[in-house]
Amino acid sequence: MSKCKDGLMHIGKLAKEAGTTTRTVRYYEEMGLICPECRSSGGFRCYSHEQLARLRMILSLKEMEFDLEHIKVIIDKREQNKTAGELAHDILEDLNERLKEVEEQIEHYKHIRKTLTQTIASICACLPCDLRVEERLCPACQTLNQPTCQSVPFFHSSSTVETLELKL
Amino acid sequence: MSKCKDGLMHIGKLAKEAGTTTRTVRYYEEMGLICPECRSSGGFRCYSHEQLARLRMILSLKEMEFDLEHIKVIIDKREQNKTAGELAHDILEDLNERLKEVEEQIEHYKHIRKTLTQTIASICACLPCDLRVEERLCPACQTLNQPTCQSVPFFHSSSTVETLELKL
DNA sequence: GCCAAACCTTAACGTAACGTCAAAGTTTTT
DNA sequence: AAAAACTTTGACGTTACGTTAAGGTTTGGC
Repeated sequence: MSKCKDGLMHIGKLAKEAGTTTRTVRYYEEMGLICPECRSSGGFRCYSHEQLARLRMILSLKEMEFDLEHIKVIIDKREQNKTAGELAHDILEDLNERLKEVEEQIEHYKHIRKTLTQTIASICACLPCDLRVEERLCPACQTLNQPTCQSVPFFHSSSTVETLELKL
Repeated sequence: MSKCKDGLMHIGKLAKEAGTTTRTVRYYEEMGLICPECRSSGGFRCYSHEQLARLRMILSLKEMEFDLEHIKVIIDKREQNKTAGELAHDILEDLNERLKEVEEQIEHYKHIRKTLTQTIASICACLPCDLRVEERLCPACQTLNQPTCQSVPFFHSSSTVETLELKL
């Protein structure tokens, strides 16, 4: 099949092996994250298996949603010749920091979920209402005993439930 | 203070009241989400309290991380004169859909957290290693009984633990 | 050895939701 | 009236690629 010399491969094969696209590989090159071992006489990029491993590493870190700038910093640490222990120590910092951020994301989305759930419940009370928006006074509000509600509500600001600032 | 006529306000006040920036308000105007009641003789945008309520609604939906295109669709539904019940029905669809997506986000980040946690645990095994990267054979690997490991590992691909594709 | 298919090259615009100047005009305050 | 504070439009920058476009290079078959 591929007759790229010395077991090297062109960009398409590299990308496919790593499960990504050629555009991505070229972009990473622009960003200084990876570069080909050499070029063919016609100008094609040729990559070794080491480049493939590096690309996989980058993609792994991307799955953890590190941004490319940060990924560059992390993989550059390998080049600084330290002991494995020192390197591990350094990288653990990055990973722990990221872990913390991920946990914040989880909390963030749980918060959104809560607000959404409560808003949904609140709006369900409007389902049986036949009034039009112009009519302004909604029986559901009266049912819910929300005298402050000036329009058909999705939202009861005086409610103890935190919901969205939504009005019909 | 502000002497914008008729209780109208300029863009700075509007933005501050809603807890956002003037740039954002102008951008939303470009996107067709909001527009001023009128302009001053000098060309300043003037907003009423209704515009403020609308802006707050937009920002509320943005906190739920709807994109602006979707927000436009949602608030445009208010303009179609339906009954409150019909409107509630329509909007409940959007909210339920979003809720589902948010739940997927939570699962997504929990997955990332798991991978990170396992990777961190795995790398901790490298902390006591004094070998340099060039030396290629790490005692931690032997300790961990991972003969396939060719370099100081962050990652044991033959491990039962799913960790990152990371090598020192 | 030749030709078409498949692959590669660089270049450049598009995306989402604003942030951040810049240069100049308007309103408000002193 | 002058200065301070605010507003205007315009335009570039951000992230990580996707998606053409126009044109070379390799490869595989005959």
